Amino acid sequence: MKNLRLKSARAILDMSQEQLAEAVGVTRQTIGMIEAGKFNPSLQLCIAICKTLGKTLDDIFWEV
Amino acid sequence: MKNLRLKSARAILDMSQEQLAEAVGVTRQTIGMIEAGKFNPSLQLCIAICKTLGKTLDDIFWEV
DNA sequence: ACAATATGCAATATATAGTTTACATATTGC
DNA sequence: GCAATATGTAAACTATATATTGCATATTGT
Repeated sequence: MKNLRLKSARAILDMSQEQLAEAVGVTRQTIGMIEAGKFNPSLQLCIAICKTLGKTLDDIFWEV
Repeated sequence: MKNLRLKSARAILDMSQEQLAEAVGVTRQTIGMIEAGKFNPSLQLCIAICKTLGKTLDDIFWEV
């Protein structure tokens, strides 16, 4: 399913998908697909995204 | 680096690498390599491991 | 109206996660 | 001593994450 917490955390920092992508070293499409829930990122990418956004894994990727 | 928190969480439940592997649907070698810090698992696998062990992503995979 | 920015989507290519098989060692119980 | 269990490691294979390119639309500022 969609990752709206990721989209929201990015919005609060006023970052575009492209800016986040560049910050973590992937392409814009990869960020877009993670937000769209269309795939299964690697742990290291999740960690890089969280650190860039000032969040933890549980904040963004843990589903209760 | 090694993931000793994973090894420890598994030990508390007295599960072998093989039992954990079967519970989450991967092979024993995959669990072994994650514990050895030799690769970068997918998010879905990390979540499955945490749920099986009664932990969260931050408990097992978040590095401060 | 037009340029610039942000996003969605899709096809093809490449890197790497995860499988399979196999062999090695250590430990424990009989 | 021997069988069974747990773990480490490695090569070759397959599935999939991620890159690259390209085109589409919506939005915003001038």
